[in-house]
Amino acid sequence: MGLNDRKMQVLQAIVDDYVNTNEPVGSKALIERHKFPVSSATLRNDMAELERMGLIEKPHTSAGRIPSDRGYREYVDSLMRIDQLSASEREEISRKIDECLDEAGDLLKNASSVLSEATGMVSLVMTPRLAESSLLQLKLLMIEPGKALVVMVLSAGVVKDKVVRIPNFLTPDQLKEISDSVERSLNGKPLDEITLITLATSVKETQIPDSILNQVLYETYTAIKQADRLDVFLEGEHNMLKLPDFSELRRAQNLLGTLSHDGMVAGYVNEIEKEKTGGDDTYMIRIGQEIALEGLEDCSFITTTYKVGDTISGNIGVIGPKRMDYSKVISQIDFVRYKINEKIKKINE
Amino acid sequence: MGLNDRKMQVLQAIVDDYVNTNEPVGSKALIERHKFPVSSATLRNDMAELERMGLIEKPHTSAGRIPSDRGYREYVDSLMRIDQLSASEREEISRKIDECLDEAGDLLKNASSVLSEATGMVSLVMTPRLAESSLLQLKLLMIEPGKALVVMVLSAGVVKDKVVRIPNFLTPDQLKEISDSVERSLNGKPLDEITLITLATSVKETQIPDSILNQVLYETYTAIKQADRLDVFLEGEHNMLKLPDFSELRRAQNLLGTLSHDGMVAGYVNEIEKEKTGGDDTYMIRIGQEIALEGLEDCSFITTTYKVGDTISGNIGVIGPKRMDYSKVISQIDFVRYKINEKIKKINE
DNA sequence: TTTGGCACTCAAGAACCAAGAGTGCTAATT
DNA sequence: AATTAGCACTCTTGGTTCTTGAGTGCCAAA
Repeated sequence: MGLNDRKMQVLQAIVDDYVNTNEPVGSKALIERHKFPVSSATLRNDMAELERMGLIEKPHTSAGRIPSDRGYREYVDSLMRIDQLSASEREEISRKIDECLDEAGDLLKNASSVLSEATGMVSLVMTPRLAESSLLQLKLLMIEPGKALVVMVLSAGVVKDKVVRIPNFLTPDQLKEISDSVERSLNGKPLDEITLITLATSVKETQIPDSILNQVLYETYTAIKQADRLDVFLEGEHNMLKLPDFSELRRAQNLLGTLSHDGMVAGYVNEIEKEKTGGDDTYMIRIGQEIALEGLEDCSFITTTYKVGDTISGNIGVIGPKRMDYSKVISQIDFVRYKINEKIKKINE
Repeated sequence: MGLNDRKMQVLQAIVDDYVNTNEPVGSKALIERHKFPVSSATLRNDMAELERMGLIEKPHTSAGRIPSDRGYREYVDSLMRIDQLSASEREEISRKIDECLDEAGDLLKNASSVLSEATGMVSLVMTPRLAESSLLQLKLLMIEPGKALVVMVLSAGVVKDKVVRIPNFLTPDQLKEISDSVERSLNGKPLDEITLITLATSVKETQIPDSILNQVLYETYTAIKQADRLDVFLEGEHNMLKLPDFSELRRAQNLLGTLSHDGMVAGYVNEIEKEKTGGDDTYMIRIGQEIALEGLEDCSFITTTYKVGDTISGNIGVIGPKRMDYSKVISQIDFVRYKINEKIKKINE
């Protein structure tokens, strides 16, 4: 059945209207708002057919129809047309993102705020998964006796560090010796291939006692492992309370309850990211029941990736009610993503 | 009027009952639940008097009484008795805090989660204000041509850093020269006394061209200024939706709307912290209208401080409905605060 | 100062009703 | 075979009315 099939036009009209008005749409309203060259009775027949196909449903007997999950799915897959943001919308977003400080952490958090504000829904930005990025530099820096700073430079210019404890009597020179030999042997290795054993073998030929060495290596190891920790910026939860879709307290409770576990959401994103088939700038769209997270049954979840350098990427997306303006939201995400990419590129030269 | 005044006992009973039941309490209920040796008519007279004093009020003519803001105030100031947490409650909190990683940022975030979970309300933990702490060490570390890491060690063992841009052709040796002379002259200075001018004068006698020097100094300066940035961990917003006090959507919206601006909340805490009269481990309690933040009119706000070293302190507290178990909440904050203090001490040796 | 008694108030819930939007189905029309 | 007009039927929504009961304030007596 083609796009020109009237039934599909009806579905599109129903989705559009329902997104706008948040009211089940009936045959009369459909005729009025869209210029279908047929009578309401005909549309009623079409709607009955669409219902039989599982694309729309009615909340109760004497109400209009609303799209089902599968209806939305059909809509985003075949019917929706994505158009550019208006100049003023782009301007607005640009301004807000540009006025933030030039640091990675801040940039992402700020971008998340901007996105949630622009969409009026919940935004999600995750720092890149660094497990596959490689270690370019590693330095151990004495801060005071017993305390050192591990500084790691990863591919794509990301810098991470952590304060660690070391034996009190270790001298800066000894520390430098360890640091240098570790760096030499780990140079270029992906983070997730570094193990405690890799580390141990890297410092074979020093004359520092094993027991001391081991403590330092262990601390270094934890620092490395911690470097690929994911940060999650989930912003705008309160926006959901303003939407009529969550005016029932129970729904709002469930939703915010799950969103408060940002680790859970991040884990879910990583999972669906693995199943992804398309390229990097395609969009993952999950609708209603398709989302395997309790409490998000009435939501849709749209994510995509932004790039840090050529190989590393993080995620950005939006969580909102199923009844959202998919096309608009996607172009908003897209523009914010574009701004992030641009800014990151500038930071890394 | 003393504590033994029956009217005060009545007030206490009303607060206790209202906190428990969330229902306006009437004279009959009062007689039943507390063994007042008088009749309900007498209590009615007392209650009328308490109302005239502005300590309680009725939602409408034919309902029982609820405490007014001033009533709660009287309660926390003179009537409330704080008792220890039970062993199992302490155990629970201890366990959850102990199982988190030993790093400052994580510790505080985790503590905030624990506190919000324990109280079932919103918890607030702020990183220490570092403006008054002093700079013990400052190092500029070459990462790659054009990029350096500024590492700062502050009093109380806090380490902060930031990646900055530097001129491409600057050599590690030149960088070290700048770094050393800056460190020498800033050593021991409180962060908030460091200005761009202080920095400029500190490197008078180098032979590096001024224009280059200025860029590096400026970047260093921004790094220093950014070091005293405040992080705010506001957790458990979703808990508020479960409380009957915020079952009206409007209230919940207002509340979460304001809480989403964590900067605003943090700013407010800093403000009231300045007005504080008592010692460090006293509690600031703000009730209802006393809180100068839109949307928190139905809340109470309890904060206190935790210590990092001898001079630096951060804030920890709870935001919940006015109708909260003040005594319990205070002991919960107190215990979490104690655990934080302890852990921080251990991290710093 | 305390108490019993009583009239009064008011929110909350139940029951009922009317209006209106929307449907499905049938029979006629193109 | 597709479309349409017409109509009976369903069900939500909102308004009105009534009842119930908890709670008060106040008066007069102890």
